[in-house]
Amino acid sequence: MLQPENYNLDYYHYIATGEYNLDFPVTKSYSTCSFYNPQEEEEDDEANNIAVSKNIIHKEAERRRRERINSHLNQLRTLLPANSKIDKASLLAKVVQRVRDLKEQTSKIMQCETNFPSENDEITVLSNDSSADGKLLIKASICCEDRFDLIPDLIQTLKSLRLSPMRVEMVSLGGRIRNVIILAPDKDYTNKSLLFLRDALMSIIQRSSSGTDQRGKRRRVLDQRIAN
Amino acid sequence: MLQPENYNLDYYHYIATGEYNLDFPVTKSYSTCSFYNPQEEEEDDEANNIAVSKNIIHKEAERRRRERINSHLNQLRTLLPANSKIDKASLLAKVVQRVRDLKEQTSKIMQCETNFPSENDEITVLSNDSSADGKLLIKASICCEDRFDLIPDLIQTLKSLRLSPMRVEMVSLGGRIRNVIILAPDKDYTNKSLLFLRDALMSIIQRSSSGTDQRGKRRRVLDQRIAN
DNA sequence: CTTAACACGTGAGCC
DNA sequence: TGGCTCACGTGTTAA
Repeated sequence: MLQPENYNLDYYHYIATGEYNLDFPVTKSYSTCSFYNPQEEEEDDEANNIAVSKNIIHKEAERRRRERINSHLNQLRTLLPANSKIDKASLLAKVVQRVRDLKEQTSKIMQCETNFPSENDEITVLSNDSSADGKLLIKASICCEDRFDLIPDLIQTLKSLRLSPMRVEMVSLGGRIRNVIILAPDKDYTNKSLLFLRDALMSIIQRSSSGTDQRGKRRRVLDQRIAN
Repeated sequence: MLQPENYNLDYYHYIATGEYNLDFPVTKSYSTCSFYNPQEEEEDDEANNIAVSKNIIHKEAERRRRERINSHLNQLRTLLPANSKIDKASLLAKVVQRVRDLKEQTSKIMQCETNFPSENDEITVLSNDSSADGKLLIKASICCEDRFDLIPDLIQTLKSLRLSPMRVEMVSLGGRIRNVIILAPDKDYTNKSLLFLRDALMSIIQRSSSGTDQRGKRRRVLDQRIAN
């Protein structure tokens, strides 16, 4: 069956499944009232019945609407870091932030695919932040002047931060180098680890750029390392 | 200032900024009632005043709460593809889906960073789907047996789908090849383009695997292409 | 006229 | 106790 573009799947699903189970029978609900007047009943009966049942339908519809909204809110709760007991407004604020972050992240990942080292020093540190599912990964990219002890320096830094490299990609060109490293953090990982890592990489870059500038030699050094 | 773990930023922000500007003065609101009894007023005055002002405070607090929730919902509306006039439930359903998609996407991107060709034929097609911001990109990865005319085949396929390669990464090993291609689609791009692309890549793989199996030769072919 | 969606004010419950 | 969140039923509005 074809559906219009803005077709409200959510709502029509509800109707389609026919979940119209009222919590109490409509007719009974009025007759169990103990203070009604028998004379009034006859004249008001049909009018009242219509009004009452309309109200009940309305009431139930509204209840279902609330249920739908809340069920989605609860789904969102499970998609966010822990805190399942958080109020609606704050939950939505977090969701907004999360959608923004994820969007930025994917485009960042896409962008930094250009693996050739650039002329400018660059650092990128980002994680997939897979809050719920356990497989947290960090992607670190550093682009700088190449030098003898850059790799040992990098290894030492990562070791001290308790980050295990899962995969390392090195591309060097004209005396400059770009390292892209996928890291698996230790269990004592916190959000600050990313900042520490970033700082550590910054200081590595500074150590590189403060050295002597002999491009020819560096290139030869690189070839030597590849040969090993 | 340190804060407890479940600290409700959203709510306390509200308090902190002191946004308690009621729309009308509390004291006036009672005195403008035209049907009060002067004798009752004295005895009921303070009790009524308290009750009324409590109700007003409650009412206003609830109004602010609704405003906060709705403002976040509106922010979410702007983060999703177009449709700014969509009901709350469907909006939230879309948000749930979007968060799930984005999470899956980032982890997928992370995973397929292993660029060495694998033993199994593989196809990955995914886009950053940057709905609001215009820069839509598609990342396609194909891993299969190498052959003479694979690249021309690929180029022809992409051209017919009106997809422009922004960056191509080729890694070959042992007669097998992996191509990772970042593509910029034409303006007449639809969600089905991804499926078309996927099918097209599948048929390319089938053409590869149906050929003769001479690994030695393929490796030489590969070396030849690199030399050019 | 129906039907859904929404905003509103209120009672209840929770620190 | 107050201050806040939440669920609820209702009146209103738009398709």
